[in-house]
Amino acid sequence: MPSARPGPNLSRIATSLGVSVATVSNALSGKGRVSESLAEKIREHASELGYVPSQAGRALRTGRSGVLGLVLPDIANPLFPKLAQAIEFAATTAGYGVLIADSRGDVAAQTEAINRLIERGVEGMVIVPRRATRISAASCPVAVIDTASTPGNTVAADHWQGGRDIATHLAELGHKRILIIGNNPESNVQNDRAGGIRSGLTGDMQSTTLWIERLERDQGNGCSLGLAEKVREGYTAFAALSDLQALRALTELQRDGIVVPDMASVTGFDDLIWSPVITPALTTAAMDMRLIAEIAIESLVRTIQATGPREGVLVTAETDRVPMQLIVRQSSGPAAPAHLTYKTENS
Amino acid sequence: MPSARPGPNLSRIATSLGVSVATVSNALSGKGRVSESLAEKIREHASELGYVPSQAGRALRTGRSGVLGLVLPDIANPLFPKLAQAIEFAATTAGYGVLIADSRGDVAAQTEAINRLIERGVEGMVIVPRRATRISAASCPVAVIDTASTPGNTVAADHWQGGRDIATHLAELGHKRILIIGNNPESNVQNDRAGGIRSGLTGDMQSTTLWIERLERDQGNGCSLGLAEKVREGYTAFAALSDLQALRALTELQRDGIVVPDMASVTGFDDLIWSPVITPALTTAAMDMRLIAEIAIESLVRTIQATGPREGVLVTAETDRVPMQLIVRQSSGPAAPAHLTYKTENS
DNA sequence: CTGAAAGCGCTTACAG
DNA sequence: CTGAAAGCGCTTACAG
Repeated sequence: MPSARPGPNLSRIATSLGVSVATVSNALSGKGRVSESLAEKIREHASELGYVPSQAGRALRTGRSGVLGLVLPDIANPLFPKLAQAIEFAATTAGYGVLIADSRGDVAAQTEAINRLIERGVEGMVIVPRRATRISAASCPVAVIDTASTPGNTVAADHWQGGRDIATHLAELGHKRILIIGNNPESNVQNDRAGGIRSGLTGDMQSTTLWIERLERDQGNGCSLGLAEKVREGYTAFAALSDLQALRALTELQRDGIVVPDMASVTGFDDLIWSPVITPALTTAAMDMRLIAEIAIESLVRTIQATGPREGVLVTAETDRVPMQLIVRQSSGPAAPAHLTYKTENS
Repeated sequence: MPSARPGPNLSRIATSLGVSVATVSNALSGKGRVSESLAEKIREHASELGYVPSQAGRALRTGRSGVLGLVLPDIANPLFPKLAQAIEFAATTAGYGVLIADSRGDVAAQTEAINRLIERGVEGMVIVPRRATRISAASCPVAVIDTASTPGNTVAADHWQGGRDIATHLAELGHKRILIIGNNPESNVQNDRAGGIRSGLTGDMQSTTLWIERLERDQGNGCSLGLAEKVREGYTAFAALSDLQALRALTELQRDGIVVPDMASVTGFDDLIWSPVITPALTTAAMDMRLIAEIAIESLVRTIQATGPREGVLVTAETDRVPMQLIVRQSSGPAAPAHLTYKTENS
């Protein structure tokens, strides 16, 4: 005997009202050709009984689970909270639930995570791939959020343009020598951002790039980045490719007696939760997570409806590149021309 | 006509092998009284066909969805990544999927989030309640992660003991005047931590508590905490109730020329992702998220199995208080007695 | 406008 | 050891 579901079901409502289940179903879904008075009575009775429709029954009948999957490369990623929140909101708005899966570690774990989601019957999924990983289509529609330069990408922030905005901002502050600080030279996102920065430098500016991962391989984890020395060499701006690196740079500079922003500027990317809170607050280029999530989910849902839930397709979106927004919180720099004024956040 | 599910089902496997669906089901689930040779043949054929069992069918029949819910007070919370990762891992290990819900904002939103999960058929859920919110039992088993002093709590880190460890550590470094920095005086977690700190001070130490939320109400967002002045007043240790506040304190001190840890110590809680990365790295008391998640999920699953999925119960655990671990990264302080040595992380 | 009936895919007593 | 059958709760053509 199947375990009883405690709550009332359609049939209970039907018999208790002396009508058929079909009519109850129609009334509740609003699709039906049911007289308004009966429909009203049914709705009332249903809510009185605390009726909650069974997803299982519905899913079995319609073939749609009403659930999407979210696969993260590494859930501990500081960007994750905003992304997950945005995805959850967009999905809920579209009437879907969100099942999470952490593809921590290697590519194998990612594949496993994807399979788990498939087994749970997701109709489609959003994947933020591991660095430089290619998604081999799963057996359901897949939306990929990465960089525009990732093949098969569905939607992404315009990291390149974000980098360009950073460079323009630094140029206006009068900086000449920029140190770009990245973590991983293999990351598509970081490369796009760095490329954008370089492309936005004016003729009299120059940049060098420091990859922390390489440095740490040589000198050990948590080693000094040697930024104070860079200041002595003439660098006045430190453009990190993520706020996490920017924070590391900022605290190291301050520890070594470099006053920010008076002696050097520090910029980041992503507008992580603490970026506005530290002193001085970080100038940063932020993704519009809400919009990105909306586009990803909307395209995903459209594809699901067009192709059916169980076909493996890489989803494409009309807009695949969402502009990044520069948030200026350090509005002066070592060489800021006095006549320039900037829009800052807290004023 | 119900929309066809593309993949093979039990019946397809059965007919193609000339056996009954019951036998296939039994063979695949391993429960059956099926001869090993037949079972092996069936398993082989199933995997050949790429058979993926239908959760919907199973759920409808058994009354269990195989899914748990995770309700977060504010998904953008910096603690969330570690928690979600730990929960996802524990749930996956227990054979469950995890549906997320963000109860951003008010209590009403929290209730709504809970209802959404119920509608999706979760068998139980883990809730991290909003500050000082009481969970009125939903119509399924609920495990609550908060403070031990929260009524109806299932499992929590021992925030009080964490605070005590921080105090002991500061005492050993020779600090006499401690400024405790919190965000919200209404938070159970923060109050437990602060209480622990105070309880761990020795007779010749004294502490004052600064609540940022109150300060900002008076002076505006992003206002200075005035910590440099506190240093001049004789405070040498700043014990923040979360790494986020610790970071704010650290950067403000550094900006104002206070060298950390030579002139003042800064400690935090939670070991957030950037805590080891900044300069100087933060001394902090960390929760064992893995263990907390494990206990929460295990107790939840046990309760589900005991009471059935659709009963509203507040889950209790055998161990409801998990010790916090002190991670010492600033091993010296302004007044550190030379003869003391500390275990530090990077050495 | 309303109802009887079929069937989505699965599991589980029960009979053989 | 294997199979026939019932039924979980729902939706949807179809008939009335």
